[in-house]
Amino acid sequence: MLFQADPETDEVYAQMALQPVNKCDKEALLASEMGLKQNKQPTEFFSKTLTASDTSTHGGFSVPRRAAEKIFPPLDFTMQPPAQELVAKDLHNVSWTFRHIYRGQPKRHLLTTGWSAFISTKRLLAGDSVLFIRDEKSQLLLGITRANRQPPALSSSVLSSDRMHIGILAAAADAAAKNSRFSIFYIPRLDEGR
DNA sequence: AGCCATGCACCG
DNA sequence: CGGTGCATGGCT
Repeated sequence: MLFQADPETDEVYAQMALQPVNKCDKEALLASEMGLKQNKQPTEFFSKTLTASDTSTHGGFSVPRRAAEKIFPPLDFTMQPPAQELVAKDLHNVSWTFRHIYRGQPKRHLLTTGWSAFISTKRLLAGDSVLFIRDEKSQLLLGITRANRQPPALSSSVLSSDRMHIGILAAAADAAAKNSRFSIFYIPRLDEGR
C-alpha cells in the first residue's frame, strides 16, 4: 500500500493493489496478516473540516481540544501562555512550521503563525479538510482533502452509489477470474459525521 | 489588508 | 457546562 499526494490537487490518498487469492494461498494470507499485526504501531491522527474562520485571513486555526492533546507534543504549562513551534511534513516531504499556542477565555488550542501561509499555498477553502498524523517516530505528518466543489449534477440513474458498487464488484470479480491484480484508491473522509 | 489576541455566545 | 465558531479590537 502506498500513501500518496496528488501532484495537482495535493490531496492525500492511499493506493492499494489487491491480489485475488484462492484457497491454496490461505496460509500465506494468514501469515501476512500476522505480520501486519506485529508491525502495527499506534499511529494517531485527527482531521477537521475547515471552518470559515479557519481559512479566513483574519484568524488562525482553531484546534479541537482532544485532537491537540492526542496528536501534538505536550505543551509546557508553566509557560504563560503555553506555546511551542510545531513542524509537520506533507506528503511531498515539505515541512511546515506553525506556532501552537494555548490561550483565550475559555482556553483553547490555536495554530497562528505559519497557518495562513499554509492555507494560501495549498489554496484551501472552508469545507476542505486537514489531516494531522503522529507517526511511530512521533513525527507530525500533514495532509489535506478537498471538498467536492461542484457536486455532480448527474442523475442518480446514471451514476448511483449502487451502480458504483456494482462496478467495483465487477472489477474485482473479473480480476479474480483472471487471477490478476487490480487497484483501488481510497481518499479518506476521516471526520465525517463528527 | 494581513496577522494575532481576546472574549462572547451558541450549540451539543 | 465545556468546547469552539465568530465578531471584534489592536498592532503593523
